[in-house]
Amino acid sequence: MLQEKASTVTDEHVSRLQTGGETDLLPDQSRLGLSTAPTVPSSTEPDQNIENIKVVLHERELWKKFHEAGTEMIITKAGRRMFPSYKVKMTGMNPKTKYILLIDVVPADDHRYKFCDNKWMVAGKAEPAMPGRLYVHPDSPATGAHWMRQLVSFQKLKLTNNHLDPFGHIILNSMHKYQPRLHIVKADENNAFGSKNTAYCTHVFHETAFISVTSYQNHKITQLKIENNPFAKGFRGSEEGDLRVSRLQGKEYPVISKNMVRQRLISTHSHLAGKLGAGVLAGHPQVLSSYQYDTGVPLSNPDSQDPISTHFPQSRDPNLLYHCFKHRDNGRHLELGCKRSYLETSTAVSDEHYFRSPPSYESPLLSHPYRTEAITSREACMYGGMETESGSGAADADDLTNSPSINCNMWATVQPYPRYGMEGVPYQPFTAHFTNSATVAPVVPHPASSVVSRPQADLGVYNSAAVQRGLPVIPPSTSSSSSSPSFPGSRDSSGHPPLYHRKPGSPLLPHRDFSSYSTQGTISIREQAYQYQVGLSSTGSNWTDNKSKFTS
DNA sequence: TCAGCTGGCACCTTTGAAGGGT
DNA sequence: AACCCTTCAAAGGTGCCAGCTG
Repeated sequence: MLQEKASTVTDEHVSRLQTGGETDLLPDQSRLGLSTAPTVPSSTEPDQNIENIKVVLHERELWKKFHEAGTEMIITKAGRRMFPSYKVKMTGMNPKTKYILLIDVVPADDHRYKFCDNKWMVAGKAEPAMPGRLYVHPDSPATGAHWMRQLVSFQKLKLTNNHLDPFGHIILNSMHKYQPRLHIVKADENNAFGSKNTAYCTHVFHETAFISVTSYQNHKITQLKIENNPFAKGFRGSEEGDLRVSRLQGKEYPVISKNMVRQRLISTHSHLAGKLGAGVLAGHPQVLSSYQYDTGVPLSNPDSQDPISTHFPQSRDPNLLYHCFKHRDNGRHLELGCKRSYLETSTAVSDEHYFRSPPSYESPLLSHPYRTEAITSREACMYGGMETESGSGAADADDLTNSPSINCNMWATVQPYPRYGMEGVPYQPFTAHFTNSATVAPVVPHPASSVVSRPQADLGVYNSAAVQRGLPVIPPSTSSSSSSPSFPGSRDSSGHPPLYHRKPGSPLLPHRDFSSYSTQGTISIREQAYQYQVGLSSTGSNWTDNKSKFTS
């Protein structure tokens, strides 16, 4: 069956599926106490497969322009929108099937960067990852017809560097490189996301990678933003812009900003050299071949010291990488990988809302429970994570059966560390993703994530019941040590900001453990503009504790 | 000393309410 | 009463800059 499905995708992807697959998966299955699941007959697929969904990045050419210059995204305490905004055109969906669209932003590597000599250079090791968050499109869940009707826009997604951000914006570290990812989750027949037969796939457009900054470093990026962003119209016109500055300062002559001077001087002396020496600029596909974030492959270029060219790793396919997974009852699921390229664009927009995903560095697929607490904002409500055993925190019956709510399992934020080091440490394939259909276990789009035997585990991290009602949920004592704050700024039970809490000695190993959490809960989306917080990082002991739950 | 961050600023677009006309 | 269109103000999104911080 896998092969049949794989036939619809590129050979390369098929190859990857096989490469990363079963042999690597088995150990985790064994460790987690998972038995090999029977193959799921393809005949059980009633409708279009989720892996057949095509996603086209809107304004791809614009994205490429930025990418080639080395995209930078401003992050502020209050949150800053991305520009270009993330918009996609969906096709190939089942018009009647409901889907959930989410975006997360994951570290592209474990480096910190600095802008030097008109190019980005590695400046050291990355700071601890921020608590992962997911931004769920507010229309979710919606039918395929709805998503395909018009352009799906995530323009209201905001980035922040505020570790305690209460608005649910995606938290990032400044001067770090990130990769946005789009996740498409299929709600099952009961609108229960992740409850049964849940499938999802992840799409990664390499040209959307960016480096987060608190102020623009590259003058080229500044100009691109000004030229293309309507809100920056006031700064348009290179010369006029300077004139405007002079007017603002009550001067009759143009005032050239320090930054401009610096940039122009640098450009004059270094730009050409930078391009030639770096093998052209960042957006060039030939630069990297290992950008496979979605599949767990390191995003970073082994030779990360290479300036700009290495800052935006390229996938072998310069267009798109994505993988698909099919979840089945009893932990059976199909796992499909695909890789396609798209070039189309379209127009239209909509709203969205946020999700909170697990800390990327420690619990990619953290199903780790969190206490919930609704926080209102203009367009989104963020819920703190909660921890409950599945089934606990019963939700309103009507909500569960009649509303478009979904039992959303938390999405794991890919953890780039520590597998992709500057040293080019071999990446451990996202094994679970590439197992064949006969033994698939739910897997999260996380490099190190492993299998989960339970249907919801793959995506799971939320307890839908509690979230649906927006009620705080007190995590069971057994895992309370990894309690999740009601909001980003809250602290765990030990009084430490979860964000930075890292399991000593095993920064990224938790990936596997993380998967074990995924079975603990689901999250439900009932209304638009809800933001969910998936838990903050858990303590190392929690990982152990939780893992043990599923290994027995 | 300096790179990075913050808050305030002016300018601009977007959004939605209010009002008037058909 | 129900639309449709225009106007207007408020809200919010920009990059820039001076000052602050570690």
